[in-house]
Amino acid sequence: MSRKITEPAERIRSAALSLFIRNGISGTTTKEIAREAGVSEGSIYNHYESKGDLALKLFISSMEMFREVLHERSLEGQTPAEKLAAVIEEFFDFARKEPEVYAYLMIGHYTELGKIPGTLKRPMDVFSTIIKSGIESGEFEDMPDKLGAAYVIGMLTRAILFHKNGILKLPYNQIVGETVKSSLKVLGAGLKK
Amino acid sequence: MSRKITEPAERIRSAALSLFIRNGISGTTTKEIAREAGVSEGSIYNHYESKGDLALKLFISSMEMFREVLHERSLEGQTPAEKLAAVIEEFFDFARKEPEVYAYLMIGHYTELGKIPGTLKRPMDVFSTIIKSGIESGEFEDMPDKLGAAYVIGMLTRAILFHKNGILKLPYNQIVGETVKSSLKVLGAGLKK
Amino acid sequence: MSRKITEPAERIRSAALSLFIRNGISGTTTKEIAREAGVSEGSIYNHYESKGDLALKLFISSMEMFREVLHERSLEGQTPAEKLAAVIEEFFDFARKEPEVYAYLMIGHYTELGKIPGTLKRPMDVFSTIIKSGIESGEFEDMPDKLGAAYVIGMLTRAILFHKNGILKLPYNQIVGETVKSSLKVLGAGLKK
Amino acid sequence: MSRKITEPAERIRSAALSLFIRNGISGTTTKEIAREAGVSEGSIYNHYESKGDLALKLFISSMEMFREVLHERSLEGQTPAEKLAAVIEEFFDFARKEPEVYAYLMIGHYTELGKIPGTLKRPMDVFSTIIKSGIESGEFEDMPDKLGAAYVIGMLTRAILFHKNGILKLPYNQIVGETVKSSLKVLGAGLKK
DNA sequence: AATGAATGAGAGTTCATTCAT
DNA sequence: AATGAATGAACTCTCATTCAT
Repeated sequence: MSRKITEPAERIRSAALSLFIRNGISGTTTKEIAREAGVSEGSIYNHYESKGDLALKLFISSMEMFREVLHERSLEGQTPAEKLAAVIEEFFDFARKEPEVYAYLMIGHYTELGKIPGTLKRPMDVFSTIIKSGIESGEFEDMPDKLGAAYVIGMLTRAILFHKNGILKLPYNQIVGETVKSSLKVLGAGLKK
Repeated sequence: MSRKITEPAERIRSAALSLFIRNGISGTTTKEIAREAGVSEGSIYNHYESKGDLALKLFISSMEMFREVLHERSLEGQTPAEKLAAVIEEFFDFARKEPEVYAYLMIGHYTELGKIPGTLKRPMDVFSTIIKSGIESGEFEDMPDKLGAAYVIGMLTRAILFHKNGILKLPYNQIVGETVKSSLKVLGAGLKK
Repeated sequence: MSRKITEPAERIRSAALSLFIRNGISGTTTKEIAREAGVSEGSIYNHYESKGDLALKLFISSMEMFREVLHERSLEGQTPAEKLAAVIEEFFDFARKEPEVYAYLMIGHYTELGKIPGTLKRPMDVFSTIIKSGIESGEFEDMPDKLGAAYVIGMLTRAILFHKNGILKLPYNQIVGETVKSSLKVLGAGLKK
Repeated sequence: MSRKITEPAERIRSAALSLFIRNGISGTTTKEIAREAGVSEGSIYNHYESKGDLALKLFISSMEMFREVLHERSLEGQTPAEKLAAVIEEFFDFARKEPEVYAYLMIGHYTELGKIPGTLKRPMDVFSTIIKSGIESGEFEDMPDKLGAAYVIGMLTRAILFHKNGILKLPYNQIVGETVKSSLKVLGAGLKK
C-alpha cells in the first residue's frame, strides 16, 4: 500500500472512515486509526483537534459531498419528475459506489457525533426542493413538501438497507426502478396529465 | 423516587434504557446506570452478565414487545388494507407512547450491540405478512412483499423522525392519516375494486 | 454426589483445598468454593471468619495431620536409622495418598497465608528429633541436626517434585528406596559398625 | 531515588520484583508497582501486556540469568566434582547476592504464573549435565542423573531456606562447605580412587 | 444455621491526549 | 510536521463480605 501518494490528513480520514463504520466511533481507537493510516498516533492531532473533531468533520464533509452529488445529478432532469428520478438513481448509485461514506452518513445520524451545525445543507433539501417545485407546478399532488421528502427518502433508505441486509433479494436495478415508480406514485405524479 | 416499588432488575433496565438513548451505549457508564437505578454498581452484575448483555437483552425484549403490540393490533382489521392501516396506526402510537423503547429500537439497529440472534422475530415481519396476504388476495398490486414492507416502514419511520426533529411540523394525527393513505397508494390498494 | 453425608464445614474444607491447589488462594473465589461444596456463599461465613481464615486453618490442620502421621510411623522403627527409613517411606506414602493435602503444604502460599503461629509443630521436627538421637547414639555422623534434617527433607521433596513433574521417570518404589539409602549415606549411618 | 538513571521498563521490572516477593503476584497491585517504579500506572502497559505478562517475563528472564550464572561458574572446574562444587558455591552466592531474584525463582508462584514455555532452560539442567558426565567418567556412582540432581538441589535449597528462616543458625560459609561435601557423598564421589 | 442478593471498594486495563524530541 | 512514550482519568468488572429473610 503506497504510503506517500496521499497526504497524511487524507490517509487519516480514509482510515477513520472505514474503522468508524466497522466499529463505531467510540469503538475505534486513535491507535487503530494511526496504524491503518500508516502514521503515528500523535500525528492525528496535527491535523484534527480531537477524535471527535475528526468524526464530525468527516460527517459534515461526507454530507456535503453527498448533497452536492445529488444536486448535480438533479440538474440532468427537466421536469420535477425527471429531476426526482435522477436524484433517486443517484442516491442508489452513491450507496453502491461509496458504500463507506454512505454507511457513515446513515450511522452518523444516530451516534456520538458532537453537535452538527444547524446550517448544514442536507441531502434531504435536494428532495424537498424538487418536490416543492413539483407541487407548485401542479405536477405532484398537493402535500407538505417535507412529508413527501420523508416518504421518498424513507422508501429509498429502507430499500437499500434491506438489500444490504439480504432481506430483499431483488437485483439492484430492479429495486431502483421500482423505487422511482413508487416514489412518483406516492407523490401523485402524472395526475395532471 | 420510591426505591422498593420495582425490582432492581427492572429499575436497572429502565435506567439503562433512557441513558442508552440519551448517550449511546458506550457513552453510558455502569456507574451512571447504577446511580439512576438506585442500586450499587456491582448489583448490575447480579442481573446481567455485562453492560453489553444488558444492552442486548434490552434490545431483544423491546423488539419482541414492539412486534407483539403490532401483531395484536393487526388482529383488529379484517382485510389486509384494514390490518395494514391498524398496524401503521399502532406504529405511530407506539412511537408516541413509548418514545424511549421506540428510540432504542431505531438506534439499536446501528450500534454497538453484540450479535442479535438470527431467529429474532422482527416488527418487519408483521408488515410483510400482511402485504403478502394482500397481494395473494389481489387486493394489493403484485410486488415483492419485502419491497412493499421496506417502502411502508421507510415512510413511517422517516415521517416519525422528521416529526421528532421538528423538520415536519404537521399535527401527529394528520401525519398518521397521510401515511396510511400513502402506504396504501404505494401498495396499489383498491385496484381490484 | 452426596450432599448430606458430610457436614458443611467439612465440605467447604475439601472444596477449598482442591481449589486452592489448582488456582491458588487468591485465584479462588468464595463463589467457587460455595458451588464446589454445594453450600451457599454466605454459609462459608457461618463456619469460618473469612477466606483467609479458612486458608490458614486448612494449612495448620494439614500440617498437624502430616506431622502426626509421620510421628506415628516413626514409632514403628527401633533404631534411629529404622525410624528415619519409616518416616521417609511415610512421607512418600502421604504425598501419594493425600496428594491435595501434600500439595497444599508444599506450594509456598506463604505470602498469601496470614500469620502462621510460631508454636505450630512442623513435620521437620520429626526428622530433626530422630537425627538428633541418632547423632547422640553415635549411629549417625556428628553434624548439626537441623542441617541433616534440611538435607533429608530437601532430597525427599525435590525427588517427589521431579517425579510429579515427569522430570524423573523412575518407579515410585525405586525412588523411595534410593532416597532412604541416600539419606542414610548423607547422615553417615552405619559408620560405627 | 533518581528517576532518570534507569529506563522505565527496568524500573518497572525492579519494582515489580520486590513487590511480588513481598506480597505475591496477586497480592501486588499495578498501582503499587507504578508508584514504586515512579511511573504512571498506564505506563506499565506500554512495556508489558499485562501484570501477568510482567510476572512471567520476570520469571523467565530470572531463570535464564540464574542458569547462565551457574553455567559460567561451572566452567571454572575441571573434573565433574570440581564443577559441581563450583556450581553449588555459585548457587549459595547467588541466593545471597541476589536475594530477590532468588526468592522470586524459589517461591512457587507456579499457580499464579501463566504458562512457562516448555523450552525454558532450567538451572537444574546444569546440575544434571555435570552429574551425568561424572557418572559416565566413573567418578560418581551409577544412578539416574536426574535423581542425583534432585538430591543435590533439594539439599541446597532446603539448607538455604532453613538458613533464611533462622531454623539453621550456622555460618553461611560452613553451610556451603558442608553441602558440597554432602552432595559429593550422596553422589558417591571419590569411590573410584 | 442457611441463603443469596446487595454491596462498594478496588482491581486491571484502556485510551484520548500531551509533549519532549 | 512527525513521532511514540508517558500520562492519568475513567472505564468495566470482580469479589469478599454483609444482612434481611
